[in-house]
Amino acid sequence: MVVSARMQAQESSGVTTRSDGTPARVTKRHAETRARLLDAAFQVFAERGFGHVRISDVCERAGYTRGAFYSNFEDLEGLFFALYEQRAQLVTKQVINSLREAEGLTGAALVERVVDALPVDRKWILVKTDFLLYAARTPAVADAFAIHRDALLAAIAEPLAAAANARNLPESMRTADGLARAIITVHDGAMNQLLLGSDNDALRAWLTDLVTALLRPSDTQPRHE
Amino acid sequence: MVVSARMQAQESSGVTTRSDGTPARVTKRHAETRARLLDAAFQVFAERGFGHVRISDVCERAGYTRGAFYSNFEDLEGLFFALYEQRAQLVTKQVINSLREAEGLTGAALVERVVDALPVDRKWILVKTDFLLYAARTPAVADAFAIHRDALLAAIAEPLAAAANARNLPESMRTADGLARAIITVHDGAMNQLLLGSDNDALRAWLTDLVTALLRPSDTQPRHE
DNA sequence: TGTATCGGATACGTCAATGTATCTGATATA
DNA sequence: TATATCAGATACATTGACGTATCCGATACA
Repeated sequence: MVVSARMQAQESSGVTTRSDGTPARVTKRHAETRARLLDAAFQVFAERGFGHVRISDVCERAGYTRGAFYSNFEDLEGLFFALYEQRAQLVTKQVINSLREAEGLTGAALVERVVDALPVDRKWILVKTDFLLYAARTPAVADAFAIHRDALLAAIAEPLAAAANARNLPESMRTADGLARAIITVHDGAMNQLLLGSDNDALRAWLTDLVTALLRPSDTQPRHE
Repeated sequence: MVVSARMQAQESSGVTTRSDGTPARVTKRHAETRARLLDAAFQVFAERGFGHVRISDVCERAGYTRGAFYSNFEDLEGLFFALYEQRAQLVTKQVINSLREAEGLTGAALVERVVDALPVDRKWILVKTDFLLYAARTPAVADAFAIHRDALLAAIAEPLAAAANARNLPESMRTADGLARAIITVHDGAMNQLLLGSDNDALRAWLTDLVTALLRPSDTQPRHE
């Protein structure tokens, strides 16, 4: 896969054009099987992991032959990239949605709201971690990863605006962005434990405790310089 | 690889015995090439990732042919497992060593000591994360992972004994183990950022801030029930 | 120093996954 | 409804990684 090309095109079979330049005709069935392939890929990648998945695995799961795959994607990397893009955007939208009307909250209610907004989904973490490793080894992919991370960060930062600067936190955490970054960091770390057997509820409780500890009031007065 | 068998044997070519049961003779050269293969594997796995590594990749890097590999390991999984075991034990020893005489410390000095003790090594994180995913999909391997994690946790918990319970932290963090777990969680999360380009120094600073925020004094008196 | 045994190299057969080339059935437009 | 075009199925050749079987040089012990 040529990443830079994909970064622009976003989809290997996006808008096909015929010889004279007019947009192609058939598109409905194509989009349908593409979606089915992506759904199947999500399952299979979560189960086996990138690098242990064969193209035929995805196709069989989706109920197609490899012909369908090659008609929709260039190679496995292309499918994996598209899959991540799709799910990451989905997650971001959900988080934004969950926090849409959380701006006034404070204290425990704020913590709960933020923690509830974050996804705790083992399959997604499996795929995301796999993609993280892929990105760590492929600078161009790392950029795509960073974009989604920043979008998530911005969504989380918004309701934290009031909470920032009101505690004796280290300098790097005295802004909404800093706090959001801290929460994401803590969330990422907690997800490691989800991969090793902790159940969702226990993990959420732990995550709540961690964020609570970060946001708890302190013994010094808020400084105003 | 049969994991359960490996869990006991630890090494595929550990102590070979000849027909009459007496221990085999030649062992020096064998151990040497085994070590070289493991070192090469560390590099190659960090570069390409498990699932994208061929047996021949490791052998070429180590300066051997595949014959040497099959004389030392059963398959790639076996090598990967042995590699993780080796490096994880190394890391644990280093952490234990670093924290050997940290028991009396408090406040910023304690934070600094603990953070300095934790490894911030991109290659190791790459391999470890890969292994985490492997463990997440293979219960028996998850056990091995948990063992090392617990050893690390115990090492970190020791100097935190005094710090626990003296702050208005959530219940789950009012023990040395709870605090240690929180620090490990935060460390894990911060390492994600190391994979995406943050440099070591910046990451250490961030990690220090996070641990500082967790351990900072609070506005309520320590409870004693 | 001789020699039995082992470690690592070489050579081979096997197989699974890939990518392409071609075909057929489906579908959008005229 | 007719047909041009496209999506997906089928068939094929290629590749490359694997595991084994065998060989040769090295090394520990008598």
